[in-house]
Amino acid sequence: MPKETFFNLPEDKRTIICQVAVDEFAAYPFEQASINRIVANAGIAKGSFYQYFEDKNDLFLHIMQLVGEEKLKYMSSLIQAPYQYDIFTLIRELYISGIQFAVERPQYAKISKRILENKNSALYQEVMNSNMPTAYEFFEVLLKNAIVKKEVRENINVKLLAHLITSMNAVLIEYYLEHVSQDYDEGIMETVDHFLDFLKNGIGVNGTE
Amino acid sequence: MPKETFFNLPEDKRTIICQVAVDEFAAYPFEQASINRIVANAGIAKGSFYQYFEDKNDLFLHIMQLVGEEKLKYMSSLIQAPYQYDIFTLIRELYISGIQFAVERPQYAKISKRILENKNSALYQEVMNSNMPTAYEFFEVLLKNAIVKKEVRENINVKLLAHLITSMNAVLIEYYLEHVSQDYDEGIMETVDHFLDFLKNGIGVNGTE
DNA sequence: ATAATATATGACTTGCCGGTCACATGACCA
DNA sequence: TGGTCATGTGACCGGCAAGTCATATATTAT
Repeated sequence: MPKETFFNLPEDKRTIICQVAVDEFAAYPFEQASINRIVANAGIAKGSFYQYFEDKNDLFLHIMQLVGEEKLKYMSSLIQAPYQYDIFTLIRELYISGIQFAVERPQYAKISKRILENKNSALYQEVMNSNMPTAYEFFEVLLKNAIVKKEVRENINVKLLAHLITSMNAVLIEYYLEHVSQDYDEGIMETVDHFLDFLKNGIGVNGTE
Repeated sequence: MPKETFFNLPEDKRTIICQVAVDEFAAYPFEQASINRIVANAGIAKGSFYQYFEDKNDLFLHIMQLVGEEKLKYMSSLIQAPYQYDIFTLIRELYISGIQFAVERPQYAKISKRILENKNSALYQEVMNSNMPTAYEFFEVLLKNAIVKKEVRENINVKLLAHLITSMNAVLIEYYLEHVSQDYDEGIMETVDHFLDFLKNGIGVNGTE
């Protein structure tokens, strides 16, 4: 937790510091991110930084909380009422939200991505623990429910599929940014719909198997 | 390229240096990997290291070549004659090889994984360029061919699917190591087959859509 | 105006990094 | 034996990192 001093700061100064820190952590993984660069870019003295935060760790966890909160804003309506849609529509909306987040908050998205890649490291684990139950568990419940509702066939490996659906969100975002567009546009729908078609029906010829 | 001095070294010494370097690059990303630690663990003087290699970069690229060669050993028979099987069997065999590589050469696999996560960074790009055409392009050709052979339905997004199949290899490996087993055992077949069932048929109930 | 308290500062410490270099050691040949 | 050349060595260099601290400057209460 940042020190009281940090929260006593005028809002614009606090905002600048956070903005600069976000840029730093988006550009470099934790170990390479530099407090020296952050204070230089934020225009504050190094000593001041340590009046605001315990240490580099403290700053990082604070930034991670901002990222988490922002991401939640994109998802919250979907997560809070997940059964208003059938599972495929829900996944569609979740993926679209994910891409939207990646496009509109690219720095935050970069930081998020690094966390998912480092699920085992001590620091990154602390982030995950403080956070929600994992997306993976969310999809597992969702799938089981969808099987009961006969939206999804019952002879699937639920654990594996939950894992795949979680991971493919990230894959889809990467694909979208790399091959479709840097901006949020109509292509997003097409890409997500292609993916959902695959998720529903696979790629085998009809009647096979 | 390592200097001539390195290749003049007795084989066991060369092997130790490489082994230690592999451990280092498996434990830390390039920027955090430490030449100091490597020379200490290998029991050589720092000056000696720079008799063998131009710099850290040089060592890393050499290690990457070893990793690439080793990985190729696991795949080569499949890649050289890709059309001896239908596409699903081929993907099955490729994925099994991938898991086998990850289980039997865990350090190499960790290094490989980091490369795929850093496709954009300058150094990691140099590795990719020196290497084969990407797995992604391989699967794209494969899919187009499978459509002609009517193994795969024709109304799919080939580019997207090629991307997904490539990425899901890594996802499957991660899932296998995390949830199924640390060793190579029978569970591997079951996991891969569950995945292929999904790839062929999707998860939707039959007749839906 | 004075005292007390909160905040700002940047030179400084310690530690590790990649890389260098003058010199030591050994191998081979005359 | 002495000379030449390849190899081994670790103290050393400049640079940057995280974090500290004595001191300076505001701000507030009295």
